[in-house]
Amino acid sequence: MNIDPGSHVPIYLQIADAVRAAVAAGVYQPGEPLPSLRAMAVEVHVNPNTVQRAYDELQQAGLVGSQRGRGVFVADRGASVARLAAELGVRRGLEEAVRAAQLAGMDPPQIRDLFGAVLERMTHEGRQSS
Amino acid sequence: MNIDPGSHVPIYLQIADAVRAAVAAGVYQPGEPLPSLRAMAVEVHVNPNTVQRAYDELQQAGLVGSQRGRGVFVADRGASVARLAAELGVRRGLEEAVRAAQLAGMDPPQIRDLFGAVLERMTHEGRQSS
Amino acid sequence: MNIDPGSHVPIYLQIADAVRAAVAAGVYQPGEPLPSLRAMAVEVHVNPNTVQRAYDELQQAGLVGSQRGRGVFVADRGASVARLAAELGVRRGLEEAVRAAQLAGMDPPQIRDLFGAVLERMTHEGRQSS
Amino acid sequence: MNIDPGSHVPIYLQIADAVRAAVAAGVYQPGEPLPSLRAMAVEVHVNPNTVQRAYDELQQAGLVGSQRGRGVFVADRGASVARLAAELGVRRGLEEAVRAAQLAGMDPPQIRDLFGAVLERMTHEGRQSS
DNA sequence: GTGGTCTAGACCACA
DNA sequence: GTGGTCTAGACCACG
Repeated sequence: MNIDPGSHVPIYLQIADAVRAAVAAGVYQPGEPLPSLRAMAVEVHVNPNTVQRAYDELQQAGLVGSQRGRGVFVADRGASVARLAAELGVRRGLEEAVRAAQLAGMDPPQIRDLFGAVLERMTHEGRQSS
Repeated sequence: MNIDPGSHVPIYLQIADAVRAAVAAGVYQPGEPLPSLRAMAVEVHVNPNTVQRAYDELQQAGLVGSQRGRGVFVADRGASVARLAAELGVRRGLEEAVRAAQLAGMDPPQIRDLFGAVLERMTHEGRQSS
Repeated sequence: MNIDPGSHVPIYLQIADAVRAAVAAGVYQPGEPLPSLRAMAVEVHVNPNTVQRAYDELQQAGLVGSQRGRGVFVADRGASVARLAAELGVRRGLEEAVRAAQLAGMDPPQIRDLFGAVLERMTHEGRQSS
Repeated sequence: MNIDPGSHVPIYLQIADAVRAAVAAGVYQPGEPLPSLRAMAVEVHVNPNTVQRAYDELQQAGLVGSQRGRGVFVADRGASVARLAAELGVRRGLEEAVRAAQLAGMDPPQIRDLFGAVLERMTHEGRQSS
């Protein structure tokens, strides 16, 4: 759960993305509770309101449900929703990258090589920094 | 030179990115002038100040140089700078995508498949909308 | 924080220089916030946009980092960056002066005398107006 | 006569400064003509209007005088005027540098060291690039 | 409250 | 004509 306060992407979205990834990865199982607002706020050194907004985001996406006075829980379909959303996000990122490369005049072979190189480097020994 | 005023990415950055890509692709050659602030402003239906901020961005990157009273010109090393910046941007986008996929629990084979599918679809018979 | 609106050097650069000097001198410590855009704007009797441009300048130099909704903070390495930048600026000014003197045909001894005289007058019992 | 079109200092001032330095150094003697507008314009790759403005500057300073249809000539007192102006310019540059150093929190000894180092490097073997 | 973007319009210096 | 600066004021997203 690494948050970068200096990033251009809003903190609440960073939190939401991180939780979404965690649910997709099975860290939080359907039916399990997410950390409380306060706990999460302390963990990422952030205002509880910001965590609230992140949880709202997830709830709106149908990934979690909140129960008054008890907390927020991963929805039954939460895992699949998270996985779909994650794949969609990755796909969009890739499409953006390809489009940027094309606009800059890179040839398809160049683009393929670049993709291959990045994949090679990041998945070969699978040191996926959390 | 397509600008989306409703995008979450600032207009001035969209302009800067578009010009950078154009320089990388050889549309504007080193020594040649970019469209004047006012001309570009008219072209993209935007305030001249916004265009100037975009040009400022490019100037700080060493891609262009401005001469008061004359215009903004592509720097001698502008083309190579633009190509490097473009490749760096694409590379970063890819790395972000891979990292997101890994965080979401996707296996290397899954990631490779996804990358391959996107590449296939977007570069086959490459109709790269300009 | 003295700003001269009639100077040939842009206000936003005067502000940036003043803040840079303040950081170099330890007035603002790493981790501490700069005055808010609006507060600084009031202080120097200038439009907030002008202050923001000054802060942008400092941010690009890696001297400060801005966090939307929170403020602008001196970067961890901000103090050293500021000191380096300050020394570089002074050095460049000196080199320019020497070069100008040489082009005007002044002999090394003359130049040394002139340097010594200025130094003497300005650093003896240094009443360095802040 | 090196002109930098990308500098923040106006070309006409760069030309005026260069000519002033040349007069101070005795390259152009009192009574001698300066290069014609067109000749100078060709030499520095600049619009004749720009050279005109530079010459106007010098004339206003009493450094040269223009004679209708004959050209501009170094004034009798031109050499001394140029030397005074040059020294004044250098002195001001030095004072600015000292003030900047003081604002950045440098101690007098540090400033003296810096001055000494720059002087040492630039005047020791006196390779004063023209 | 904070910073960030954009506009409209003014004025300036320069070539 | 060009680029550069500044203002006033609006609107937005974020914390």
